[in-house]
Amino acid sequence: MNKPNQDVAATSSRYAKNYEPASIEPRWYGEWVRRRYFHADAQAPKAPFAIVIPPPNVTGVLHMGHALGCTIEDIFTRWKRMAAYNAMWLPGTDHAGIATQMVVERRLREKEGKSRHDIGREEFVKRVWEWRQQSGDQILEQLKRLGCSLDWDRLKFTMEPSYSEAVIEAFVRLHEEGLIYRAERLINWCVSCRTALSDLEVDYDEGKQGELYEFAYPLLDGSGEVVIATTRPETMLGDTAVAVHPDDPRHQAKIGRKIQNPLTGYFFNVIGDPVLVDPTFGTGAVKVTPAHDPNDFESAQRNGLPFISILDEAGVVTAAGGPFAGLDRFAARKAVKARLKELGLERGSKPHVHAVGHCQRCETVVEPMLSTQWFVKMEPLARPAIEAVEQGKTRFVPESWSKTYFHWMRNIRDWCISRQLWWGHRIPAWTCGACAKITVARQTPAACVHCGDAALTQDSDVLDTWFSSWLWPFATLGWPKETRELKTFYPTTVLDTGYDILFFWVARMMMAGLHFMKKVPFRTVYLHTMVTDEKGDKMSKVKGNTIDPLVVIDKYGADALRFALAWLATHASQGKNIKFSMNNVEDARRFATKIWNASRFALMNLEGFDAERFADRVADGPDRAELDLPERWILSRVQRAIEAVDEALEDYRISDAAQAAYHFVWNELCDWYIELAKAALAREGAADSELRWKVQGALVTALEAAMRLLHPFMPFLTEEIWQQLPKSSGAPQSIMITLYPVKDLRFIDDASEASMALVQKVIVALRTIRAEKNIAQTARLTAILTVGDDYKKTILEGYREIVAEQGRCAAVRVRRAGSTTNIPHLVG
RNA sequence: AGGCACGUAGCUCAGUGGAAGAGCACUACCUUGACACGGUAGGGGUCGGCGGUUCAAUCCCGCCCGUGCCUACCA
Repeated sequence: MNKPNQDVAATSSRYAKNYEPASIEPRWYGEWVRRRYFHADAQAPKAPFAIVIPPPNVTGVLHMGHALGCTIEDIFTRWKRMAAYNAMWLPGTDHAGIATQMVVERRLREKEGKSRHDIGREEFVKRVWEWRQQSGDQILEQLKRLGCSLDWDRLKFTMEPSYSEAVIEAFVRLHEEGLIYRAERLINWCVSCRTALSDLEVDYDEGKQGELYEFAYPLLDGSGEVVIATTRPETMLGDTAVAVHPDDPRHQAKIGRKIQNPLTGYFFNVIGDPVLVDPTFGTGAVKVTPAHDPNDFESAQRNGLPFISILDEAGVVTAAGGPFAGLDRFAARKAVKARLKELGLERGSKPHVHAVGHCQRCETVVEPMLSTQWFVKMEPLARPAIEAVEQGKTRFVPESWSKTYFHWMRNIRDWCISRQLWWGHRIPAWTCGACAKITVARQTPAACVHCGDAALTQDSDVLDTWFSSWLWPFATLGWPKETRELKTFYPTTVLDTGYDILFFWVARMMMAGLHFMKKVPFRTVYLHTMVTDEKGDKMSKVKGNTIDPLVVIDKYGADALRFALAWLATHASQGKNIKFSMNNVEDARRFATKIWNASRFALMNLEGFDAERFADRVADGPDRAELDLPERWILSRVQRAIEAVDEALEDYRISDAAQAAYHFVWNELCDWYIELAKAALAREGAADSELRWKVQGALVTALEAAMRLLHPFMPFLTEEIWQQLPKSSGAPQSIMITLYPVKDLRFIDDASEASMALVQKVIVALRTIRAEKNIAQTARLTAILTVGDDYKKTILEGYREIVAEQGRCAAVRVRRAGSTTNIPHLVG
């Protein structure tokens, strides 16, 4: 017997009735880290298994979504590590451009009453780094509390120098390949964040009841008017045409007529545009505002219309708005309406449901604006990423998400990647003071590549955060260098993340991975659900319905939280969430307590047990060891449990795996085997008999296997118990580095399972009779079993003692009858 | 508007072309030396509705009703 970890195991709590996680968890986590069990060596001659963490915001705090994802990722990682894979789970954090900048700006305003402009860019960026230093990475400490077996030696941050190098490299290469371009386009502009946003960063709140106003534009020749409809009257200041359908008999004749904008005095024409205009909608005439509407922008390109930008970056009307210049966009809306009414051009309004775009970060209404920005040309990148999924090189779990992926990828639009922020990767582009042309370079260039002038100014914009995130699976492994890490761990095995960032992150990683690495970034994408409160409402601080994982861990233990989440982690059907309730955690804690007490029972009954001797006896299987029915049965059931858990994990059915382990431990090991063991150990003469050590051996064997089986789900509890179980010499120092249970065919015993099933059925029948007839528990009656065949008779006679013990009967008699059913009787 | 899902026990959810499952809740009994964060036994579902395919449908197909989510430039 080796006695490792005596100093570590909590001997004081050994006989405590309830499991006390608070004293046990930090101790084991420290030990695991100290012994470097989480570290995967890229040179190890084992099959690789790699997961990269979805990097949380560096200044973020752990929420239930992280807890779910990281529990899932840790389950996979610990499972595969025990299954002898070179399992590597890479940790890291994201600089989270807008989100972090906003947090620091708010602090600056609150603490010093200053804006970022007051202190300037350099100082502001310094402040962000200071903030990251101070409050950053606390989420990583929180992940440790959860028990995450992350390879801390590989910690990455998306703004660290080596990662920035990868970001610059990716930008420059795509630019060289013509896949990044700079152009004046209609983009989404947040007037509060004062930056451009990608299409994905705009949220549309569906079904807002608004108003559709109708106004008349008089035709200049006095021949009448054309009535248009709009939800944004202020944009009339920027109209450069009115479009009608060329086949619309109501408006056909007006095409080519001139209009003078009654608000600004500008002149424009009525044009025919069959693409823009749906003659069945509204009045059949559409005002065209090329600088503030995506459709109108395209119409203007088709028809050669001018663009008038009427809003500045703050959302205030520009000089182009004539008399309305200087008004905020919403004030301008009112003023324009009032002016049109004054002019007698109002033609009514009707209620209208339409979706308004809001900034994902600050919820401000987003304005479509004309702006010069950097874009990634997506279609050429999307094509291989579509094919890879079609060909099964990467698969989605659940599979139905691939449809969503295809739909988005096949309709993909170019990605606006420049942001007018200060916190992020500076765009590696310099404008020449002499020729005004742009030089893109990996390092600050000495001179303009076009004219050789040295007066270069770097682009002041930074890149969208996701432009660094999409490189995560390979930039974290050393790209663009050809590292051993990349060779070993790329493509990664599984990516686990919430379905809410399928487009933001997963799809883009597919594109970047295939483009830069020529291989998919991961073989499987496991998409988990969103965690909501028990009513199904999204958890939010504003609503006050959040559940803090750390509070849960403090009160119930990390294992209880993890097991609760694993239990709930069924496949993510679209639009379905995990309704998380504290009841789930309480249930999981009850399970932990149950395991703890089952272990106590075992440990209290191991006197005289010799693990070495038992191991020798069963080394050749149960027959040689001459085990009895209950022992054969439980050791066979262990194999079934192992099989069920393993199959479920292979299929990413985490909930099924957790439930299979739960069912085995509670309903078979505890409810039946421990009860059978109690009776066996209590039998006369059991003290020194063979029976005693066989029971002890089966109990320890089943329990030990259950601990290994459950370790990925409940790492702390299982380690604590495992350490205390008797083991043969040469056993590893920690459950973490044992082998995950593998089904042992020699112990699968169909005959014993069938016999035991019959015995169980009879016992339950006897108990039912007792309960239904209100017979006292203490009454010791004679059970008379009438069975239909000799086979059953033989079995039941053979295990009469067990039936009597478990059925609380004084005696059991078995009779043969013509009938095919078992008819138990109790006779007083 | 289009797309994707879902509708199974009081609640939350698994599941399968061949005699309906889990956890919780509920009822009765039990403080027995592992555990009352426990034990034993039990009640409870025409598997949303209507048709169709099949020897057989909760499962496959069609329609309908209800719910949720995603995408979209509807002035």
